[in-house]
Amino acid sequence: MVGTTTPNTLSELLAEVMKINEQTLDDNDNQKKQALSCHPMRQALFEVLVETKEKTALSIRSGVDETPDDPQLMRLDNMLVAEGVAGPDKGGSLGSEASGGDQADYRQKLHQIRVVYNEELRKYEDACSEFTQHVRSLLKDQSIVRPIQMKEIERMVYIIQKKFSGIQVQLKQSTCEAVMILRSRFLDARRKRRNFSKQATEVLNEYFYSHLSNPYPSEEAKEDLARQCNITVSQVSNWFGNKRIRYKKNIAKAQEEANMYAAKKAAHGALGGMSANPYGLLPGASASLLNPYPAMLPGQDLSHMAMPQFDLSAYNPQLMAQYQNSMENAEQKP
DNA sequence: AATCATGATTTGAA
DNA sequence: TTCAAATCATGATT
Repeated sequence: MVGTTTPNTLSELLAEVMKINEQTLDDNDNQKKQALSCHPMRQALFEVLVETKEKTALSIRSGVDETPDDPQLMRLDNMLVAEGVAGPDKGGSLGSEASGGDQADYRQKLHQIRVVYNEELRKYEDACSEFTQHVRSLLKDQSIVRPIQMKEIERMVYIIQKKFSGIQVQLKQSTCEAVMILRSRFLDARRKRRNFSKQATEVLNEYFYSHLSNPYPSEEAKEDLARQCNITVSQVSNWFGNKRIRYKKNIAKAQEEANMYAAKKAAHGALGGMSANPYGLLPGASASLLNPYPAMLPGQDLSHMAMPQFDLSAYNPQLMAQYQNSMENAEQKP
């Protein structure tokens, strides 16, 4: 306390500075600021602060800012885009088909997630830029009485944005989670298999058995069937794939079905104009006409017919024998 | 709960 | 890519 007037004034000045530091921008006592910047001791104080700052080595090491390029964040982003949450608005792109009728439900829920996600993302971005702006002007303001380099401001901004992006990661993470749950619940058709409607299988079987000699529907035919059955084209393809192989595996049993559908068709044809041939009802003839696999008849080699895959030449001789047998006995057991 | 039926997926060949 | 074949996983039946 020995006769120095300066400390007094200086401490007063410091107090003022501290006060400003504590205050936020929204006080508009520009007068005080003005007074501060004009204060005779300001320059001295400023220099002292600079010196102190240098001594404490608070200044930033420049350029060492590694950008980790967060692989996890990239993973999340990729997944969100792949799942149709983040990317361009999915219009008619049928994602993974092969699912029952609740596909629309899934899409609707996915879209809901999408909307919420984008909403939140925007919110975060807005908040981030607002806050950044705020800090920027605050620091700029304080640089009147405190040594603050541009670099430091930028660094501060960088830190803030980092923090905000952390929040974004969280958002993305929870969105991913939601999508995964939704997906496992709705889209994993394998886990939630639904049998086709009776009417749908009826249509498919009708086609199959009336094209037994070549049960490979063209793309157009598949589309048509899909429309009729209210299922996807892939499902039609699956169905025919399964049907062909399973028919082959148990011809004896399938024969009943074949006859049934043949009879049905014949009946239908009779109603329409009697032009359809009633071959399906004649036990003797049915072997050659109904049987899709001409090669199954003994002593015949149909390989020259170039009828692609659906030719049973080398398939399961026992079954063939059984089938032959069943033609005569009309009764056999696997 | 076994077992069968059936739609979907995987694998490998052409 | 499409297909056959094997396999998986769930629904329906018994």
